[in-house]
Amino acid sequence: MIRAVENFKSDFKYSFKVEDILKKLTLEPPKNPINGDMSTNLAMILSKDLNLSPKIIANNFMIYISNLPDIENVDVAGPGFINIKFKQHVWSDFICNLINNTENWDELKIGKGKKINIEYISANPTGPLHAGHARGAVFGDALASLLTTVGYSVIREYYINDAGNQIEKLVESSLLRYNEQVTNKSIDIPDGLYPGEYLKEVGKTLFEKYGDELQLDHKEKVFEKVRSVSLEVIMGMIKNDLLKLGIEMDVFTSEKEIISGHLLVDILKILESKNLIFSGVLDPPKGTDPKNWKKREQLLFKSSLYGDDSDRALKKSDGEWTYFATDMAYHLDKMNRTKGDLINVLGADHIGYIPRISAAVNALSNGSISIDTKVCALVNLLEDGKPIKMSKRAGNFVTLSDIIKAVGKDVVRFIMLTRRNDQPLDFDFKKVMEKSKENPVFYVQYAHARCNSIFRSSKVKEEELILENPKLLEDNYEIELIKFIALWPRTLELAAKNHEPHRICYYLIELSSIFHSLWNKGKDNNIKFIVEDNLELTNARLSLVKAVAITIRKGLSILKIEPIFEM
RNA sequence: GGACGCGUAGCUCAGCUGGAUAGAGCAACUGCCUUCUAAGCAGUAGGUCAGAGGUUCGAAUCCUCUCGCGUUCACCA
Repeated sequence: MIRAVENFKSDFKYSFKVEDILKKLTLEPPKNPINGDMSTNLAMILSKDLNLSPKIIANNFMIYISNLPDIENVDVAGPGFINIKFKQHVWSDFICNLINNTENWDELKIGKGKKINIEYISANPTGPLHAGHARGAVFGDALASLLTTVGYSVIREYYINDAGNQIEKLVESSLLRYNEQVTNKSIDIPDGLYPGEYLKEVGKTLFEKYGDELQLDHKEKVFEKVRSVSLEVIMGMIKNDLLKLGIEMDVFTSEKEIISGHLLVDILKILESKNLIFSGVLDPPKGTDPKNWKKREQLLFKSSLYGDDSDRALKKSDGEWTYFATDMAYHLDKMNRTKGDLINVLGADHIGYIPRISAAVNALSNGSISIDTKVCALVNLLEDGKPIKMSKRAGNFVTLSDIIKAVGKDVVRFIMLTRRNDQPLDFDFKKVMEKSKENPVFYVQYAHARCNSIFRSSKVKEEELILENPKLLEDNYEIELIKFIALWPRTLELAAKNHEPHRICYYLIELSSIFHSLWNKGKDNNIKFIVEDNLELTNARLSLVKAVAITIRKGLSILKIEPIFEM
């Protein structure tokens, strides 16, 4: 294509800059297949430079493409699109290539082995994972898997907020549960502490480990012991739940260790050297009542220089570090370890936090590290259209473990990705288990099971199939399916570049739809996959079925979902 | 009040970073099972892409403003 443009330029002695044009040039399959297999906007973008109408340019340029091999014809349409139609064999050869390279026909090397760190879940270690964590967990994990597939070296990271006020409350709550074990009397958990039943497990473990030797009246002495047992037990629950979802993190980083290390001193030095730190008083945010505003002199970071609305406090008035300060230190730590870009997956309730952390990463890395923060919107849990009531105060919220038990890991993973991450999502326990077209997991799995069913009937083993005569794939419906399969690498690429794993789901649903449609052509148009008296044709069509099955499995494997072979 | 996100068919949502006549699925009508799984498929109907400007060959997509909805806004984590 580039060569064609250059020849075109020199033959007509045009004076445009090829590099400039290439920036705006597109060469892609048009939305509507009626307009050919590939389409380019060349004539339209040249029209201004050459002061000629796009149609004239397009007509002059056509010949430079139509002489290329594998081109059936070229025409000019609409405002000046140059539409290219490939010869039929391009598509059947494509299937041939796919069948011969089932493992790496779609291999993309976008990542080039570069490191990238994805922090996700990072749920507080004060209780088991619940429904709200599920989406971020699945999203982050699918994104990690997707980026691994396209050649990045991905680090899956979980940040444990094991410091601060909430841990004190956790220790207190655990001690009460421990007391229950010692005295064998049940205790009411006061407001403000963690009432959940799961802490009984912690109490039990403490009792098994220490007997009754923990002296409750010397809280400071037992604090560390209770803390470490509580965290161990709860993080054990969390890791176990994640495992049920098919998730294994590479790195767990402790907030407490960040605080006790030298990183906070490091960031102070860095910020000082850049003159980004000062002692001052924040203005009240606009719209708040100034009467309620307490002026406080604090150590501040000039995050407003990096696009944040306000500067941010690094130290509390009592001299302790703020959460933001330790988080900044944590991000420095991540950058040091990763030596690559960062992705954070957060819940929608932390949206306001994004600008300051981006500012921090920007300032600390001199803009050399990019951070992309993906926000996961709410999940509405429904039962047949009606919201499920949850009361976090009473401690009886729907846990992740409950959900997996009810519908299975694969359904959870798929459904969580059937909506863009920043859009709210309905998760209806009844609908996601339905065996019908309305349920996208089922729909895709059914398509795959059908592929397998065809192979069962044909008595040919899928893995042993070799395509003998690709030219027999010539029906329009077949070509349509092949073209869609050919879009798979592009889908992967876009999903990876935009950090949008949901695109994989949508692709699989559409692929399934096209396949189901072709299947039914067996009735109307007599395009059956298995043709009794024609082994060669059967072989060609089975190859197409194999290509569908391979692509569905590839997509599912990125989402870490098991394909179903028989339903 | 500020920041961010959203507003696309009656409903739930896609829309390939600016392309051609804006797409699916539900719901509504009409068809298709002696057939490789009808757990499915085909067809009809349904739209001022919230509104108004701007950028250019070309806008649902980019910019500005207005309206509506949501989230969020100090030393919590």
